Amino acid sequence: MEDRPTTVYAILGSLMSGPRHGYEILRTLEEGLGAVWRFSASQLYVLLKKMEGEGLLDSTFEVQEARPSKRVYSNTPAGEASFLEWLKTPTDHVRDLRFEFLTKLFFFRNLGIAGGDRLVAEQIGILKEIKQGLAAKRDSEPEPFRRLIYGFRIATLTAWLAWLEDEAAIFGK
Amino acid sequence: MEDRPTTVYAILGSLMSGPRHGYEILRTLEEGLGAVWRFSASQLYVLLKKMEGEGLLDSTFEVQEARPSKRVYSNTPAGEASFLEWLKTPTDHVRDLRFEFLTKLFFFRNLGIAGGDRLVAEQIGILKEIKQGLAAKRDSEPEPFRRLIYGFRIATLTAWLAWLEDEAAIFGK
DNA sequence: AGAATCATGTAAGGGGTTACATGATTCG
DNA sequence: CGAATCATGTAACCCCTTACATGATTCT
Repeated sequence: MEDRPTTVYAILGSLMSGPRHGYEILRTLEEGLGAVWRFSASQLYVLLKKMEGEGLLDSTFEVQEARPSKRVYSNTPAGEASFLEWLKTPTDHVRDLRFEFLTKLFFFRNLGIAGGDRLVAEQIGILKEIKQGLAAKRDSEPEPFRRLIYGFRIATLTAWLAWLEDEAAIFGK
Repeated sequence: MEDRPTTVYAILGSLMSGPRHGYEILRTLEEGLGAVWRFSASQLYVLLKKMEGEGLLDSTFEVQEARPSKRVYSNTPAGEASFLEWLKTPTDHVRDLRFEFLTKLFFFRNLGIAGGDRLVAEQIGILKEIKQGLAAKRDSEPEPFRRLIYGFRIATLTAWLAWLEDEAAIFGK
């Protein structure tokens, strides 16, 4: 799977329910995911062009009288496949978990796609493995500062695991 | 206070104990902070030049026979002041906490500077405030996905607060 | 009349990564 | 002898943010 920025998948996800023009995509994403991140309008238009160049999107240009023209985008089959593959894959980079994982959960529910509970379960498995690895490293680490860092990471992972097993598991169903 | 990237302060911090050339700075930082982040050598040299241009660093060029020449850097008074101000200020952007706060703690201990415990206490105060704000927002949020996001953030902050009050408080003394 | 919303873009710059380039010394 | 270490840089991208630019419509 190609590793594109999460914004790209968010755009693909917003087009899974039908064609939209840039401003509409922005509205949709801000309404649904505004609490997770901010989208810049200018960056969005840049990305849309780039994604079309990469074959993820198609576009048609609609000229309107008395209103500015709109460029309407839709997913290509490649774009759709790319989105669905991304959607069902848990995140293995811990730093991206917040953005990526919450965005995936959002689309599972928003698009009515089955398998959200499986994603949650797999994500739990991955985090547990990482946590165990860190715990082992901390136990054999004599240097206090490095122990402190491991402690920080382990504390973070513990909290996220509890959140996943508790709140996210319910949401993912 | 100017808001420079954390790498800049890490470099200033590594020069607080005396002049060093680029490669030495890299070694020092990787040894002490390698568990927190990675430094790219090429980026370091770019940064050093930029920082000198901004008046944070001075440099002298040492020509050596039979070895490559070295450019030896040291903090200017402005650089030192900038570092010390950064060091004693808690982080108010939650996403940067891991990098920034752990780096600050490292330098408190590494340079034998007093006030680490105060920084920990102030950081605890800030996170508690943020957490209370989020808890209030979640309580008045009807939308399940937004509640889930707030839950995630609150869980993260709770874990970090416990870590601060427990492990970091001891380390900061 | 002015502010907010609809609608789309360009340009500049910041900060980071990866790849590439060079060349000496020291260690196994 | 070859690999690791010492030592410094350039160039090309990537993604993001901010600022700037334009212009119509609708709401207050």
